[in-house]
Amino acid sequence: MSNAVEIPFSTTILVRDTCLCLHVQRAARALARLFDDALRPVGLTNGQFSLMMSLNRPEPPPMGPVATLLAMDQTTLTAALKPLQRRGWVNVTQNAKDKRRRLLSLTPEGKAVLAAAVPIWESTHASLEDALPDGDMGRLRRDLQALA
Amino acid sequence: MSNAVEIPFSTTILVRDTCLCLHVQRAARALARLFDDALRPVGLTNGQFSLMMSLNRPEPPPMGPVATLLAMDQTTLTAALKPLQRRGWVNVTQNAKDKRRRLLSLTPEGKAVLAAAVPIWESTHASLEDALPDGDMGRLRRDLQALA
DNA sequence: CTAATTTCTATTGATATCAATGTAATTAGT
DNA sequence: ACTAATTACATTGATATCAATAGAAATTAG
Repeated sequence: MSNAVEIPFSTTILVRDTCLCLHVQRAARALARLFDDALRPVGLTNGQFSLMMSLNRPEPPPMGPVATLLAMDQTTLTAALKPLQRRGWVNVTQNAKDKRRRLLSLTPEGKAVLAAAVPIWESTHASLEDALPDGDMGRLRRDLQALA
Repeated sequence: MSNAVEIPFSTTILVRDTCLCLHVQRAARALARLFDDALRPVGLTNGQFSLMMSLNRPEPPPMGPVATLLAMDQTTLTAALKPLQRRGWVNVTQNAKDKRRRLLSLTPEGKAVLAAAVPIWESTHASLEDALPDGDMGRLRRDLQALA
């Protein structure tokens, strides 16, 4: 027989107030909503914007490095590409030199959508800087980078 | 006819390096994996741990305030509760005084699972503090809170 | 005291996320 | 060259996330 287990309420308060994972997930959801709302007129989510922006390179990258850059699982990237391919914004082609690799590139339509999104990103991000104490933005980014 | 649109590569670099939303999503994914891995032995994800911990209260809370605390959509909370109910770790009952409301509470089994998870959380979180420069943890939390 | 409004939650459909697993292509070891 | 190990990616199944919508219960306006 197992005794009844009681976690002290003080432990709950401690976790609630100090858990960095919780705080980051909370902020991630809030920021996702903020950018999703702002980008909705051009038909992009925050994640799609970041992904497509990371594909705007002189040379089309393969999937692995893109997944690493975004700190996401490779299978997540595979799934995330599908709606973008379906809309004709991203092309996925095979690398002739190494047939395991896929090369990811933006279509002209994809570039147009992304270009329309840039000013939205700029204004949204600017409003975000106002929400943080002066100078915290840079340090915040460095701290976040230390976690990823 | 539409001209070809070219977003300067420098813009891509700027967004990649400065976008707070991207940085937070990256950190959120990395921390989620870290805690998911650590909590796997007790059968919890980071989100389930945070949710269940937020239910460890003297009085069972309704859904609205819990969703607000976690900064998540109410429909997300409804979905997140389902696997926990199915496993018999969380009870969802009706409030007799206001039949619209559901009261969320942990079962004894749920409390036992949560109790087993607490030491895992403690050690994982401690290792996390080592990854950050001294004193950054508190300020990081405050900055994140300003965003949510 | 009824009707309109507000509050609280559930359902549906789409995308996001990851673990586990499988497969094809390349590389390394012999 | 042949086999073993590695690399790069896809598929499946489960959970997470939110918008849009709908429903029921409670509150408020009149």
